[in-house]
Amino acid sequence: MAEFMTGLRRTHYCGTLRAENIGEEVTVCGWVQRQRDLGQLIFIDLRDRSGIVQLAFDDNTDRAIFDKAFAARSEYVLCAKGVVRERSAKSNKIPTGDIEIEVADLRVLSKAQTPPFEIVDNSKTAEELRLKYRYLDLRRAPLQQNLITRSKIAKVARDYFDENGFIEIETPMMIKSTPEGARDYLVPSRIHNGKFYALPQSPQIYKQLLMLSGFDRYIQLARCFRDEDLRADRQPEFTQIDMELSFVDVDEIMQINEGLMQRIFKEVKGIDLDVPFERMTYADAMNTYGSDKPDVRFGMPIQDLTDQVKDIDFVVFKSAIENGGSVRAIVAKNAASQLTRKKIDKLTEYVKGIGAKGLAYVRWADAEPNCSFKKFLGEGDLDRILHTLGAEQGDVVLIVADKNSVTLPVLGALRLEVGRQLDLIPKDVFKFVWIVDFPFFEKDEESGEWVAMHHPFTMPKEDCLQYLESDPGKVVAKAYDLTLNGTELSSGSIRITDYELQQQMFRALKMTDEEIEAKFGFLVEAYKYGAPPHGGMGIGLDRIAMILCGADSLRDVTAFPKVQNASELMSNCPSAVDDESLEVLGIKLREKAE
RNA sequence: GGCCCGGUAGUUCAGUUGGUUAGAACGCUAGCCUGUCACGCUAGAGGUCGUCGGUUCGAGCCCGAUCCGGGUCGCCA
Repeated sequence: MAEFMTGLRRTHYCGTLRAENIGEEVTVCGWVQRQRDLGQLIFIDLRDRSGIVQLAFDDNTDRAIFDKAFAARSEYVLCAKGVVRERSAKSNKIPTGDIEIEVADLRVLSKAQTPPFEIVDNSKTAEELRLKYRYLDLRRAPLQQNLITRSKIAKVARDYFDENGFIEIETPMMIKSTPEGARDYLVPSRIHNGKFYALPQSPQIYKQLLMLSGFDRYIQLARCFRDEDLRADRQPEFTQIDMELSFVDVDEIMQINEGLMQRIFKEVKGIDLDVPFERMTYADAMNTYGSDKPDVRFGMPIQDLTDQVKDIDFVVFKSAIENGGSVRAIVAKNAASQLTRKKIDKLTEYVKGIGAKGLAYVRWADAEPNCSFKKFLGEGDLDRILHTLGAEQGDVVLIVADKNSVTLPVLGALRLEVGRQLDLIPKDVFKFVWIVDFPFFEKDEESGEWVAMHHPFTMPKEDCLQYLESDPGKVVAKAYDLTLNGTELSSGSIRITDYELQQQMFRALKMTDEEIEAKFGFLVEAYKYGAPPHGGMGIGLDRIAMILCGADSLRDVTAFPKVQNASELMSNCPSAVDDESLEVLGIKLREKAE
């Protein structure tokens, strides 16, 4: 039978006790980290979320108390009352190492089975098992610190926006399904058999409507849902620091967000960020880093070699150029000793895995560069190429030739891979970059149709409105992404507030009037009644937390994350429901194929 | 859906060319121990080698399928 707290009240968290507390009578509660039984002397390390304190039991201890300490095992939950005293042998391994508690009263609040893995900070246990027992994994200090950091970020954001006149408003979790991009999670309706709500991919439409209502500065820490495949930095449900502002243009929104980032980094990590953040056009980001979320913590820019190699009789280069593509390269400085032939072969496999046909290289280790396409080169060709690239002896040049939609992203990914292998990416450096001037439309590779790169309410830049229907490729969006160290943190835009322009936009996207009415009728109508110019963005709270915690995965900053197949290993959701539940909802499942 | 990686005591791992009874460390259980703090010492328990099938005299090891987990591409307006 477990004992209770009756008559006791916690006075301190375990990890907060110091030499100053010597002589005080304290009451602490927590879990047994470790029990050390020396015969007539027992020590227990008691752990709560603040840290660990040592409880001491010896021949002065009441016999019944001593026996409880003797029987205590890992993860038992205890409450101990006693006097803080100096340790005769101090430990500098923990902050409470100068003191211990001479226990006068001990309650075993709960016994515990031996846990399936040890609750230690540097757990090496497979994540799969830890996720199955997530509540045990969350006892570990690193994860607790991550969630505490996340909580701080949210608190700072709320403070900041409150001080800047924002109003926090909750938008619905059950909304109309408008499957424009990502797949919606659907929620069946019992009252309306055969009809469904959707969980929001973002509060986009509602926050725009709030602007029409006059809440000119809105924020929400909004849960968002997307039924897409997971990545280390992508969970199906996630939290955005979502905002929308009226009577503003792009610069003011950026400024507000730079201020937010400064505040978060200062208060959570003590880091001073310089503002304004670097701004880079989408075109520059793609051409130089092969990505719309460039990691600019290190160099190794992509360089265009097309002009330099267009006359070389090498079919790989020739066919790429003839098909409208390009030949581009990155230069790994002083990497010849590390990037051996074998490593380069591995990199070749790597780029083939992400869509390239191959990888040409020049490895300039010795006086004479080793070039994989040497036999196709004429007199002086290689010198010219190397000179153009600024390559020197000791460098390795990696070249991809293909259409631009391959060369750029492949070299972008290769740049990151080589950067990792050569350890070029500094830790504890935070490089924010705004990506601006996004193209409004992109050509769908399969259909050849122009599709919106952002949601259809995004405002085009004023000076390219004329091309909307005649030359969509020329239209630039008033959209901006905030990236940090190669991660997309947030995405935002100025919205269309003009009824006619919105209609034009829908037409450019080949939407029929019926479609528009069915999906966005209420929204379109709303804009007839007086809309202030407005825009906003949504910042991935999880991703900021991940970066500030130095975590590699969102799972490390999410209390109960989903795994790659979008299931949760602890509760085993999603799960089948019984026939009666389906019946009530009017849902019939397709027969399972045997 | 494609590609790559992984799965052996509770945990982390080793396991030779396919060959006797599958090992180690930690953890766990019991005993001893008055200053430990990764306590120490002694003894002990603990295994469907992810699962199914195949090859073989013989499979943890080879082959096929499948399940689970991770990374990534597609996807993510």
